[in-house]
Amino acid sequence: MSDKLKGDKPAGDKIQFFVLDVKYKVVNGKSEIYLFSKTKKGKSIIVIDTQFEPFFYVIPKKNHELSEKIEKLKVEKNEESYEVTKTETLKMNYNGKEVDVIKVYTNLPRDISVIRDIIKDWEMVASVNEYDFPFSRRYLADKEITPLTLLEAEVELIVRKSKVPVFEAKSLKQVGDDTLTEPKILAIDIETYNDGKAVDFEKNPILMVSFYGQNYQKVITWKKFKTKEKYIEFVEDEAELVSKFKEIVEAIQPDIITGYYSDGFDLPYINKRAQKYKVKLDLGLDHSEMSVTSRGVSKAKIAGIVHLDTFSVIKKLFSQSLKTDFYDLGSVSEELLGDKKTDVELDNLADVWDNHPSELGIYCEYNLQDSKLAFNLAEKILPNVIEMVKIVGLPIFDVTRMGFSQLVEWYLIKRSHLSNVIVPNKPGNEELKDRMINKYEGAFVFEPTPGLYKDIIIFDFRSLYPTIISSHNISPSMLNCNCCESEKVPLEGTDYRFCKNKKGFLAGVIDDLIQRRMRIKEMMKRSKNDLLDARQNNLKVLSNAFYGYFGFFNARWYSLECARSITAYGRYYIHQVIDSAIEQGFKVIYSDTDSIFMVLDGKTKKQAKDFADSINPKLPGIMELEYEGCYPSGIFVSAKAGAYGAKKKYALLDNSGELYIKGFETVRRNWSTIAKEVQRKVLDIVLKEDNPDKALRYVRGMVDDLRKNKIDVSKVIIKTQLKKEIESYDSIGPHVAIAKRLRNQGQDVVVGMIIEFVVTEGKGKIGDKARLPSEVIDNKYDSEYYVNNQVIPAVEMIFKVLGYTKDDLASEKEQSKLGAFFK
DNA sequence: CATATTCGGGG
DNA sequence: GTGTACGAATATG
Repeated sequence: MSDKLKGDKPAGDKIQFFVLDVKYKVVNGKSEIYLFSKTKKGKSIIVIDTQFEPFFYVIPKKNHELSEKIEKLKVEKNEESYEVTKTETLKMNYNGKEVDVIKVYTNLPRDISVIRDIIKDWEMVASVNEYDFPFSRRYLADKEITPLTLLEAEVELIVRKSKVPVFEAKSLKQVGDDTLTEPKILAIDIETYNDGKAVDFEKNPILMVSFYGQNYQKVITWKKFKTKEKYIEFVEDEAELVSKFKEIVEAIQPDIITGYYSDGFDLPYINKRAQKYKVKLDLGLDHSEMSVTSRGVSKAKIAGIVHLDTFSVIKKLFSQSLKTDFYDLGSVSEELLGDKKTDVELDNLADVWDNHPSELGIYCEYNLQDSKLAFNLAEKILPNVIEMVKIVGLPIFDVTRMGFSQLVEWYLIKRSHLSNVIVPNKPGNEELKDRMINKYEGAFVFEPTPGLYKDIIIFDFRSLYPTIISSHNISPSMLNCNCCESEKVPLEGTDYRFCKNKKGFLAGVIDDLIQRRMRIKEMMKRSKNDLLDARQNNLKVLSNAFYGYFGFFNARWYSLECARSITAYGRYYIHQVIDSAIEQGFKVIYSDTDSIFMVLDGKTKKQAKDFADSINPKLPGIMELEYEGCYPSGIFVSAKAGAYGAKKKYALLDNSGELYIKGFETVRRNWSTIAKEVQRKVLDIVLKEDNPDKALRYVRGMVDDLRKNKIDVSKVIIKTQLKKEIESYDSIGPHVAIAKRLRNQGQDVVVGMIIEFVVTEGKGKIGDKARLPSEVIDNKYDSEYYVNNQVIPAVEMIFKVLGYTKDDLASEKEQSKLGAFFK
C-alpha cells in the first residue's frame, strides 16, 4: 500500500472510504464495479469489486425441472456467446404472496437481456423480473451500499490505468452512518460569443471561462487587454482556453464540479469546442473522457468527478419552497443566497470583444461572479443532495437527475430488496397504451370568486396525500382483501376497500417516511439545524411524489385503483373542511386540493385557529389540518375559460409587505417588454398601494402611448426561437415567416436562432404583418395588435377582478371592445 | 375546437 | 447503458 494512504488503514488490509460515483467495466471478460471514492483522510481512490455477478429472477408456474433447463442455456448470437452461469432457488414475495423463484446468474451484464428474451417466452414461466436494472445500481441495492456513507473494505493495491490509487476489494461492507464532509467543489461558468440571437455551439467560440473554488478564482480569456485583476489570465486562442480548462480541473482535483445549467450549456459547450480542436477531455479519474449524452436536456458526466448541476436540483427540490416563479441564476441566487447579481449587457459582449477589448474587464468580472454564485448555490444545496443520496441510495449524479417517479421507484426498489420483495416489471407496450387512456378524477378545486380580499386565512392539510395513503393503507396488494371488513373508499361506482389487518408494502414505506420526518421535526424543535431541515424537506418531497407515482403510466407499482382512491379521499376530506367552515360562519374564497383560503370577515384570528382545532380530532390516523398563515390582502384572478380545473392565479401580500405572486406568467421571452412591464407595474400598484384607479390610469396611459406610437419599437419586439429547419414547418408562424425573409436577404439562418420581430400594420395573418425590428421606421408598429394581444391580455384578468370590465369582457374573442374601454 | 409549436435554463 | 426521459401555455388552421 502506498505511504500516502497509511493513515486510512486501521488494521490488516482494511480501508475506510466514501463512495462518490460508481460505474462498471468489462475487463478480460468479467465485469468489474468501480467505486470512485474518497478516504476518511480525503484522498481520492478507486476501489474495484470483481465479485459481483449479474442476475435476474424467473418465477416459474410450477417448479418442475426449470432450474436445470435454465442452467443449460447457452446462446450464440453474432459470434458471441451468452450463457447462464448458475441458478439458485429462493423464496421471495411477489404481489403480496410468497413464491418460489429462480435466481439466474450470467457472466456479463449484457448477457441478461439476451438470456431473458429467450426464457420469457417459455411455457412454464410465469414471469421474469429485475432484468433491466443498470448494473451499478443493481450492485448498490444488492450490496446495501449507500454512497457518501462510510464503507470498509479489505483491499489490495493493484495496477490499473488511473490518476489515483486503485484497490481491489476482497470484502466490503457499510460501516455506520458517517457521512462524507466537505467535498472539494469547483464551480465553472463560460461566456460565449453571441450577437444576441442564436446560441450556436458549432459557430460561436467560448470567449472566457471562470473557475471558483474554496481558495481559487480564475478567469481565462483569449483576447488581451490591460487589467490589474490578478484572477484574469490570458491564453492565445480558444483551443488553448479549452486545454487550459482541462489542466485546471486536473490540477485542482475537485470531488464535485458544478455550474448553473451546466448540463444543458457549459459542459456540453466546452465538449463541443474541444472536439473541434481535437482536445481530448479525458478528465475521468480512470482517464475516460467526459461524456455528454443528449436526450432532452443533455447530461455531462465525468468518471470520478461528480458533476452537479445546481439548476436542476433547485428546480426539483426547492420549487415548492421558493417564492420565485423564475429559475434564472439571478432570481435563484437572490432568494437562496440573498446575493443580488450584478448584470451586464450581454448582448454587447460580441461587439465589445470585436471592437472594444479594453472594456472586457467587466465581462470577466461578470463571468467570475456567475461561478461564484454557482459555487455558493452548490454549497447551499449540498445538504439536501446528500440527504437525498442517503434516502434513495444512489450516487449524487443519479439522484440529482432523476425525476420524482424515478426517485420514488428506486427508493421502493431499495426497500424491496430489504423486504425480500420481487420488483414488478415496467409495463409493456400494450399495457402502456391502456394506462395512458385511463383518466380519473383528480383533486377538488373550489373556484375562487375573483376579487380583492382583506385578511385572508389559509389552512393546509399537512401532506394530504401521503397521510391518506398511510391512514387508509392504500397499497396495490391490499386492495379488496378477503380477510377483513374494511371501510369502502368514498368513490361512487366502485367497491374499493383496503385491508385493515395487514400493512401494505407501499403504505408501509410511506408510513416509514412520514414517521422519520416527524422524528426529525421533533429533533428540530430542540435544535434547528440545516442538515435536519434538508432531510425533512427531502422526506416530504419524496412522500408527496408517491401519489403521482401510483398514477404514472410508466411506474412499476402503477395502480389506478390506488390513485383514484387517494384523490377520492382527498376530495372527501377537503369537502368536510369547507362544509364545516361555512357552517361556522367563515367565508371560503378558494380551495385547491389540500388548502383552503377564507376571509376573517369580522371573526378573529383566534377563532380561525380554533376552527382547525375543531377539525383535527375528527380526522383519522396521522391526518392533520394546519393553520398556514394570515395575509392582510390578496387578489384572486379567474383562470381563462376552458381550462379544466381552474389554474391557481393569485397574488398575496404578506405581513412584511412582500408579494407572493402565483401563476402570472409573463416573463417568457415571447412576450414583448411592454406587456411584461405593464403587468408587473399593475400588480404592484394594486397590491402594494391598494389603488386600482391609479393602476387603471397607468394602463390607459400606456395604451394611449402605444396608439400614438410613442412607445419605442424596442419594447414591442417579440422573440421566438426557430426550433427546426424552415422547410420542416407545417404551419408558418410569424417567426418562421421572418426567418424566411432573413434568408432571402442572404443572412445566415440557423436552427436555434432567436427570431426577433415586430408586428406592423397591414392585412392578413400575423405572419404577413411581422417585420424585422430594423425594418420598422418611426415606431410604425401595429398599435392595435400590441394593445389587444399583448398589453391587455397581460392585465385583463386583474382588471376584471377589480370590477372595471364587466361588460367589455363578456366576449372573449372581441378583445377590441376591451381596447375601446381603455380609451 | 383540435393540432402544432414553443417555453424552460444557458449567451 | 441489463436504459428512459415533461408539462404547460399559446398560436394557427
